Amino acid sequence: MAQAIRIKQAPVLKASCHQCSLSNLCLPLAVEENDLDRLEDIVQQGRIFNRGEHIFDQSTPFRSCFAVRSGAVKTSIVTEGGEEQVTGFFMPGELVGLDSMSGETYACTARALERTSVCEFPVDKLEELTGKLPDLQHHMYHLMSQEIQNGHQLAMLLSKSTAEERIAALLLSLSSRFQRRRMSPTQFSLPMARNDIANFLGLAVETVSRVFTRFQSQGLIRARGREVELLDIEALQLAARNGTRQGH
Amino acid sequence: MAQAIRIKQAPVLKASCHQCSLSNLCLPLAVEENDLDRLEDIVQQGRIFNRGEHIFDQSTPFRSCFAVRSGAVKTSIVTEGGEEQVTGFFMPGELVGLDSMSGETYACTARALERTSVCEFPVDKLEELTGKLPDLQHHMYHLMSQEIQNGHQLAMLLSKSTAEERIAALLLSLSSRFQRRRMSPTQFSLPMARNDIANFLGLAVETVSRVFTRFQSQGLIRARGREVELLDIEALQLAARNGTRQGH
DNA sequence: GTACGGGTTTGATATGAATCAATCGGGATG
DNA sequence: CATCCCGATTGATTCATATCAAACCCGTAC
Repeated sequence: MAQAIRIKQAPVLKASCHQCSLSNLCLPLAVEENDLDRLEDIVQQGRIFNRGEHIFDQSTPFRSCFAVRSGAVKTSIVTEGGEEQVTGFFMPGELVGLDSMSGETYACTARALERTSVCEFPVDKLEELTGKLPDLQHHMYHLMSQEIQNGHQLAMLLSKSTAEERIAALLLSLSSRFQRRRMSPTQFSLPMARNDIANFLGLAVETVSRVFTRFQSQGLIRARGREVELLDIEALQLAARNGTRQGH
Repeated sequence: MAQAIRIKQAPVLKASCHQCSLSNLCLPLAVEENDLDRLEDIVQQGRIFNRGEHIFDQSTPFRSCFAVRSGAVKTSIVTEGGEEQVTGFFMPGELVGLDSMSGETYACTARALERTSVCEFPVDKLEELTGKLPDLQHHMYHLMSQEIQNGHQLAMLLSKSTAEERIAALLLSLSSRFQRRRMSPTQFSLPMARNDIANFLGLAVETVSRVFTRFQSQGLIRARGREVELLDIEALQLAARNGTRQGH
């Protein structure tokens, strides 16, 4: 089924980085108009995944990075012990799989959180191309470095902050990512379940729920299920910084 | 003073990736014997930093990555709030500064934890060179990807684990990194203070101290100050996995 | 319509680690 | 040798959040 769709759509969407509305966020951002064709030559566009479907699986052979076109993706790792840790959420324009470029197999599993379309970049071809296009290479370094910083940011959040701070920070992060796409930064629907948020932020689901209602009663947000409205961004930013625990 | 040493030693150590004992861990790892000269052309070797000295500072112009030759380095970020978060420890053969390749300025501050010697790789030249040497480019991707994974690993540790697990995991990580350098994996001296460990792992200093003594009384380690001996690696590995909190 | 089930919320309790406070140890300094 | 100082340790108390348990909501199926 998904197979059928993919086959039908692939040729249609083939060469369209030129028209893609995300070209100013995604890999094309770094590429000259002239060289864009070369990027289009290696990319497979328009693969669709339904909610819950795996885009790739941890420990299977690493072949490609994926750019999110629409929808949302979550990545997670399972330990030897069988516990799962959500390592990230990826929104349109963002590149998934950079953490796997150091091994023969994917370092994590990527799942579609909702109906999601992605563009696939086979790494061998991508590496070849970045060797020829210095700007693209630079952009890859940029993206990977950014990802490292995201990790540090997350570590910081996890090691220093209270539940309220963590959730405030997540909401603000999502907000700014929606804004980059010219969507409302104050009103959006969360692509992930409370469970995913809890796991990602190192909290219990119950705690996430409680903080949401607390924020709501304080007038910071309005939330019904996954639908969220940020009512007082200032206060949220304050909440995201107000480290009560720790901090010598 | 350090300045004087640097100037004197630079010419002496100039072209010696060939002889460097860390060449199988560091950037030269990816480079053909023939091309090693080109790497040596761009590297500035032999810069020495005393304990506590800054190798680079957060928010200053980003120019170079640094490979640790001897000693140890800690990187940390300071938030707007002024709190510090230790983001990593770097041992000989490891590359510092990869998280800064996405901006014009260093994303963190790097300090020498003890008397430390580093090799400096100016990024502009490094990028130029990786454009010409596909293997080196691949290795850079590899290293950065590794760094992303380290981040995920840390996030996992911070979000899921108890104090004992975190410390066991850190000890084991250090152990294996010493082993890579053909040093004893069971007996070494910690390059960092308890304070740094606590900050890095998101714990209070007192907790770190308590866990050390608890491990000692359980016969897992022997520790006096920074001198540590791992007595029961098996048990430590178990302790690093035994997530008691969380984990559905 | 009613029944089911997953995700979410709310409540009561237990606990690991932070915090506060004091002591200890050991290297540097006079 | 005595003093100082800073990092490390130990103890007592507090607190945020995990955990356990139950109710709730809403879409889907029957």
